[in-house]
Order: sequence, then C-alpha cells, then structure tokens
Amino acid sequence: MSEKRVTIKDISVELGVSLGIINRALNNKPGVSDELREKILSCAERMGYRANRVARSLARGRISIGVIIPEDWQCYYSPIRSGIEHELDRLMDYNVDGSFYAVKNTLSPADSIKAIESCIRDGVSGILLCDVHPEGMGDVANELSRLNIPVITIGASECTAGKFTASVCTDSYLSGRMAAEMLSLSLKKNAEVLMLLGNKGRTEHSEKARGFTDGVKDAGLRLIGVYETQDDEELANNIFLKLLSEQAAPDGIYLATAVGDSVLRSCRERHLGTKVVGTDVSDRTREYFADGTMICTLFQNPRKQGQCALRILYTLISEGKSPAPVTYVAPSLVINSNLDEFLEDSHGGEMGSKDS
Amino acid sequence: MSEKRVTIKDISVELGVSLGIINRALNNKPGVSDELREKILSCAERMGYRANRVARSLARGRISIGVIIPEDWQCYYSPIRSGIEHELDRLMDYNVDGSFYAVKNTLSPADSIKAIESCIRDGVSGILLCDVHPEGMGDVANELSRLNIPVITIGASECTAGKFTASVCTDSYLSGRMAAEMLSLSLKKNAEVLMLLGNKGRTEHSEKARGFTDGVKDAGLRLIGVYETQDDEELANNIFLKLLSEQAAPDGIYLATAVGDSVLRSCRERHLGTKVVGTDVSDRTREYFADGTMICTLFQNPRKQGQCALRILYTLISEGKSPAPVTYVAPSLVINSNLDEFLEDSHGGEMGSKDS
DNA sequence: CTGAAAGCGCTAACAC
DNA sequence: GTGTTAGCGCTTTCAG
Repeated sequence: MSEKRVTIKDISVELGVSLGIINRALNNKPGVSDELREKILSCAERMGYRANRVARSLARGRISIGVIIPEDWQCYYSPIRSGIEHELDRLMDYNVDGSFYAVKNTLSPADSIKAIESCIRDGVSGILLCDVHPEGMGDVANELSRLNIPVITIGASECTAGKFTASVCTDSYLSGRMAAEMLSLSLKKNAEVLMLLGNKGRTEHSEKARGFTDGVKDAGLRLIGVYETQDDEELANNIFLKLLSEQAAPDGIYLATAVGDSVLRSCRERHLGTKVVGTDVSDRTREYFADGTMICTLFQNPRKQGQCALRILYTLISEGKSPAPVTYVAPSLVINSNLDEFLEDSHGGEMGSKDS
Repeated sequence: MSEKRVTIKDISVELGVSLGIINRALNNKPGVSDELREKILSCAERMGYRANRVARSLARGRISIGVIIPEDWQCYYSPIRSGIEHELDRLMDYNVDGSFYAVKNTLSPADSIKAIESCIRDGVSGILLCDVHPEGMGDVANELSRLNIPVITIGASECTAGKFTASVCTDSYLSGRMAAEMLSLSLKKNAEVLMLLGNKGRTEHSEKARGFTDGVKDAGLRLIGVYETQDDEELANNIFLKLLSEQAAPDGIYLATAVGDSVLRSCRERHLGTKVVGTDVSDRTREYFADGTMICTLFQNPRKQGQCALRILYTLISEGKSPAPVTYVAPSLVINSNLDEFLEDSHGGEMGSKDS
C-alpha cells in the first residue's frame, strides 16, 4: 500500500526511452513506431502504471464546457443547474471552465440550435444539453459529431437515440413501479388506483406509466385509468373533478405530473381519503404529508442528474472513456420523516448523504 | 466564466513579492511580517484568488492515512471498507495512500490501542477508526491529539464525545422515525407494534428506539415493547417466540437488530401477517419482500459512511478545514422495487445513483 | 520517428 | 523576513 506509485519516468528509465514517446504511446497518439508502442504498453502494464489524472489536468490545456439550459421552468431546471455548477466548481481545479447558454423555449428547437452553434463558435470541448425537444436537431447533431464534440443530454433519453453521445435521466419505469408498490402498502387488495401524467408522448412519462401498470398488476391493485394532464394545472384538476363526478373516488393516485397541487388540494378539501404518491418535492410537499393526503413522493434527484452528466462528460473528454448510452439516476423514496434531506437537495447541499 | 483563474503568480506580479512569501502568507506559516501578510491576504481576496488543490497535492509531500477496521463481522465492515478503498483509490492521484490495520476484537480496546500505536509509529497523518468501543481509550486519544493526528470514527458517535476529532454515522433517530412512519402506512390506527434492537447501551440503538417511540406516538400506533437481542440470532427468536406465546402477534415489528433472520422466518412460517421493517439489506432481503413479510428496510449506507469519513479526514488534513463533530449519513428507504440499487451498493458500485 | 526542454500552480528547501 | 530554486507527473512544442 505504501510503495511509491509508478510514473512515466519510471517507465522511461526502465526502457531507456524519453518521456515524450511514452506519453504518445500511452495516449494512442501518432508518432510512435508500432514496435516501441507495444513495448511501452506492455511495460506499463507490467509495472502497474496508472496515469495521474491530477498531474495531467495541470499540464494539459483548458477544457471548456458549454451548458445549454432553458430559462423558463425555474423550479425544475434550477436544481439541475445547481448540480452542474457544483461539479463545475470542483472541476475548476482540473482546469475546466463552463459557460451557460440560456435558451428560452424548450419546445422549439430553433433556440437550442442557435445555442449549440454559439458553443461551437466558442470552441467548447463538450456540451451539456438540458431537456431539449429532439425534433429538427439532426443537422446540428451531425455537425457536432463531425467536429467530435460530445453532447450529454439531461432528462430526455429520447434525444439520444443515436443523435447525441449519451444521456442522463431518471429511471422512469422504476419510479412507476415504486409508486405502485407504495400504494399497495397502504391499500387493500383490489383497491382502485389511477395515474395522472404529463404527456404520453414523452418517453419518460410513458415509461412511468408502463412501470406503474406493471407494478399495479403485480401488487393486485386495479388500475382504473391513466390520464394526461399536459402539465397544465387547471386541466389536471378538471380531469380529476370530472372523474369524481362520474364514479367513486379512487383509493390511490399516482400523481406523475409536475402540476399536481390542485389535485392534491381537491383530495384534501373533499376528504376523499385517497392516498397520493407524488413526484419530486416542493416547499408545499410537507403540508400534504402532514395531513396524510400524500404518503410518499419519488424524488428525481435533478441536482444529481446535473452533477452526474457533467462528470460523465468530463471523464469522456479527459480520458476518452465512453459512457453508457443512458445513465439512470435512481429516484429516491421520500416520506414525511426524511423530507428535509431532499428539500435541501433541491437547492444546495452536498454529500454526507449523497456522493461522490 | 472564461477568465483565466488567478494564481499566486498573479498576486506575485501585482504586489512585486516572491512566490515563497505568498505561499507562507496564504497558508498561515511563520516567516512573514504581519504587514506583508495582511497586504497579501487582502490582495488575494480582492483578486478572487482560490488555491488550486490539484497543483498543491502534486507539490506537497505524501499524505498517509491509517485505517483501523475489525476483521470479524465481515458482512458489516466490508462495505465500509469498500467505501474507504474506493475513496482511497480516487485520492491516489492526490498523493494519498492508506494502510489498513486489522483488529480482531471490537469490544476490547486493547487491540485498537495497539493498532493506533502502530499508526503513530508509521507516521500517518490521520486515522480512520471503525466502530471501536470507547472505553479505555483516553490515554491514546490524548497522545493522538498531542501529536495533532486527527481521528475520524465511523459508525460510533459515542466515541467522539470530546475524545476524537469527529465522527460519521447514520442518523439513527431518523431511522426510527422512518420505521414508524412506514409501519403506519400499512397498519390501521392503534395497531400494535414492537421493536427489537441490539443493545440499548449503544447510542445508535437507543437513538433508534427514541426515534421509533416518537414516530409511533405521532402516527397513532401503540408500542407494546422494545426488546434487546444483544445481536444474538437465537436470543432474538426466543424473545419473539416467548412473546407470541403470551399475547397476540403484533401487527408490526421494527427489526433494528442485525440478526433478524430467525424472527422473519418465524413470521413467515406462522403466517402471522405481521409487517416488518428491517435494517440494512442482505442477499436474503429479497425473499422477505417477495412474500410481503417485510415492507421495507432502512439502509444505513455503510459504503457511503466509509467514503464520507475519508473525504472528511482528507479535507481536514489537506486544507485544515475542521469537520462538524458528527456527520450524519441519512438512511435510505428501500422497498422491493428499488432493492437492486442498494444490493450493489453493499459491495461495489458508484455514483449514477449516489455521489459525490 | 524520437528526444529535449519548458511549463501547468504550488510547495519546500535553501540561500541571502 | 524575503527571494530563489528545484521539483511533483504530465503534456506539448520544437528540434533533431
């Protein structure tokens, strides 16, 4: 454990060749004869050489990262941004800097394309792309891959399908299953549950629905419907009220839409006794826990997603290590008792409870 | 975001003084006139200087860490050790190395004291101390603080009381509360619950009991008893069986002891329908989830505890940043659906779902 | 294709 | 007290 670590210098004296060559051999750079390269590689292997990343980051040029993030929907994007900023702060020491490119509208690709072009113009080595709409990005995606600029998307796995480098998102299917399991703990067999989600067209929502459906079946509950709210607060509530007028109140609801407040209020005011599983946490979450309306919520860890995405991108750029096409950040199960931990996490916070 | 970072060299040209002086001033080392020190500090502040830790770790001498960890109870200590090793691996690049000192017996301090003395002899800069018994360590603790060798204890907050530098452990009170809340989701009001724990004498266990008691009260359940198992598998089951012979089966159990298998089996075989909340995960956890015996388990994240402790120790040594006396690692709520994430975590694994 | 040398930002050892 | 210098392990540029 205590032996000095082997360095390229050690290899250099062992083999009697210069440092420059060794560096080029080890990093797959041109300008080394095949024979020598082979010798160096095997010697490094034999001596147990491991590159010192810290020294490397000091020596190499600056790496700059472009971060493209919508400026609307603050409640949603600001923790992602905070995770990125946090990681960026850590990476400062590694000679990394980041620039944020705000885009107005998530739904139209025009803005995003413009931002990406700015990134290219500014000579970034990699891009973090938050939750853009995948349509119409084909050309710019090709350009990016031609220039060898990696792009990690955050929170939108559908973008990735071959277009970009990789993606970080939550495991939506798992969220759905967890929601079903939690409802099954509170409800009797054959209890009736329903799900409200944003928009079936988005993979993350449809995956949640799939997970929930499977989970409900396994748990012996009865799924009486899956409704789209288009993430519209009023629409969500109207759908719910209409439903109430047509049939008995459901025993449980999986509220997988970002805009569940009005539904929660309805449940509470009417004393329906319906058990609700929510998505993410907000400052109001505590109230719904307090009166038993909400039994738990599935936190998507947006901060961690941002942090994770940047970490992956940096590793790819600095070490050439290709990431998995999709990295899932597991949702955290939040109940009343441990809510505080995650409320913090929406804004600042650090390890001690999370990592790495 | 893109301006070059200010370095001591920048300060040096700005003030027209040498690098050596600046270094000494910035690091509170002797050998600088008060006047100059003041000038340098304020200039650094004004220019927004932040030390580059990466460069620092390259330049300074090697830091070595002693890790004292029991060799019995592998199922418990091995993930802690794995967390430490993981972090050690990361810190290799920062010129850090660690040596493990195995101790046989956790309960007697003699072994631990011997290990600590070895550490001192080997000239470590800091110590990680796993779960030792606090008694009789006074002398060696004094010696350590005299030599200015920081010690972070893991999983045993009672050790810390003034004796050692700081401690990392789970939030046991919170575990207790979470257990009560989860039981309350599955049970009716006034349902009867009991708790089995290891040993009331240990703070972590008594804190769990306190949290559980409070949580049960808040949730309107009835606590019919708190029993010590001394972490003895057979004793645990005997206590439970005796109880069953005297009264009706409880509706819920908080199994806060490490040796709950026999109790779980009893619950299952007798079809008691009792809902169990467990502690930590093992390979058998899945079975108990499958048949509904266990509704959830509270994972103590031992790996994260180890990692966190080392991180804290390193920060203290390398930057002089004093840690909080106790750092709590929040317990994770594990249900059947998300079990996999934590099973991995007992052994290997990394971010993506956890950290930092 | 290979080697030599400069330098990243900081620390530490030695001069003055 | 203060300045100078030689590295830490690696990359990169420029000669050969």
